Amino acid sequence: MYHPRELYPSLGTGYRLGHPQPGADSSFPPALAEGYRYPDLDTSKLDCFLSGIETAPHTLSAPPPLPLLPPSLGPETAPPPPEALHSLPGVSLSLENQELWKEFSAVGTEMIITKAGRRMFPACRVSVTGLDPEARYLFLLDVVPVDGARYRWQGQHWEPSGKAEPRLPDRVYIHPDSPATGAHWMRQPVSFHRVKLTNSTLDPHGHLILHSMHKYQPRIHLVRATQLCSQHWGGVASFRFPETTFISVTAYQNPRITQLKIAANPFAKGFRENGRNCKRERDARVKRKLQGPEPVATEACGSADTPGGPCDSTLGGDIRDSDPEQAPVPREAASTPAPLCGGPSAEAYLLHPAAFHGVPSHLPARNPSFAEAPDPGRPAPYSAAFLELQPGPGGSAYHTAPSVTPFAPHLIQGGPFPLPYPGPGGYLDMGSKPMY
DNA sequence: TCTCCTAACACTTTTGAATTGT
DNA sequence: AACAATTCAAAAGTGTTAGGAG
Repeated sequence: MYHPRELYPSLGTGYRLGHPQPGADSSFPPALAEGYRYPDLDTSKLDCFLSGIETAPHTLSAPPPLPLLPPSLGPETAPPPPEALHSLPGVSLSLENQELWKEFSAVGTEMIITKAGRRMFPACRVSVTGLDPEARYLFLLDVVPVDGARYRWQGQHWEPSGKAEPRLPDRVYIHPDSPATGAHWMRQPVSFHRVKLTNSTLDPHGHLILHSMHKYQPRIHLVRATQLCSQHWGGVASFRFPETTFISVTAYQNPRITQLKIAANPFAKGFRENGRNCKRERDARVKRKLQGPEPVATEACGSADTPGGPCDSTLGGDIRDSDPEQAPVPREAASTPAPLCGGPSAEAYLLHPAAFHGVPSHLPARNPSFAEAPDPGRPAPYSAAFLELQPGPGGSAYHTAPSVTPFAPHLIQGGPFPLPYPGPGGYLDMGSKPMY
């Protein structure tokens, strides 16, 4: 069976988004449809990657703008129901590890971002229903700022501390199984645990770039793919879950979050109370170091097999044993936009999903002077095809920031596309144990 | 002085190749 | 010979911490 990962093991999975053009409109008039085309794009270059996705493509109807994010989604506010942009009627998404997310959200989720890129924990893991089993879809994830503020930790709580930094180029992470059939996606939950966040604006690996001390929210997009590089696609559905809002940090600020992470993340097992890397044991090690060589390894911290935090229960079975009572989160009623000839392409959506959703006007404008990092190590054959996305709909803050540096459309997850996949077995690999 | 960031560290889990058994 | 199960080492993912930059 066709799969880009098999055909191109070195391909990347995340797609950098192109800058929009200034002057975006908040509606989405049919006249703008042409704006989503890329006159200078040699689409045939991409056909090798996503060709033959759907034999009978049909023109996408114009999707309505994504409802605006609330200005604040802190733990103190009651989370509104997930909202979705929809031109895929009947399709719904539910957050599989919702309870875990809620635990973190109640405290105020923080996500570490590092120069090298750090995974999200908890990761976004969703199950999808209502897809056409035969059709092919792309699963995407991006992270957008929630508001226009920078935050600081005040010992007990987070509070706004000035204006947000200028927005960075949007990047989208494409699930490595994409494109896959609806049956494939519905077979088991879809995990985005390999997504990495970075604070390096020159990140060459294609990780999602965030500012530290800012509030963000992940979004998941489902694109019915026809041909990625044509102007035809089969529709799009975008979802967000209020409990997945987080503040990006370079070091944890809230000790309660640290404890939750240690308790829930298997990789942090060593820091649990009974782990060999727990504080007590670390202190003891330091003491012994100062006093002299260690005679014998100690079991002071107890067995490592002692049951740990919530994440233990997700190891090797969380996906399969997902709680059946976690019914799909209700979403907004699917809208049926009027047909639109020459509508936006799947490619355009990949390049700039925000343009299809609209972006809250209170969000900071993208930094117009931001220069995209070159990718010295990856002069991919596609790198020459630089594109600029035409303005999207939806009162986007983008339109206030003129595009200076266009992005290569294939700069997926940084650097010219293609880039390495995270490796076999990721995400929907039935053969590997899901971590989260 | 304070806030934020970085890199090194020790620990854990994951992954895949090699080996062994059926 | 083919397949499955097991073993093992390397790679990758964790939070902690000391030190540095602004």
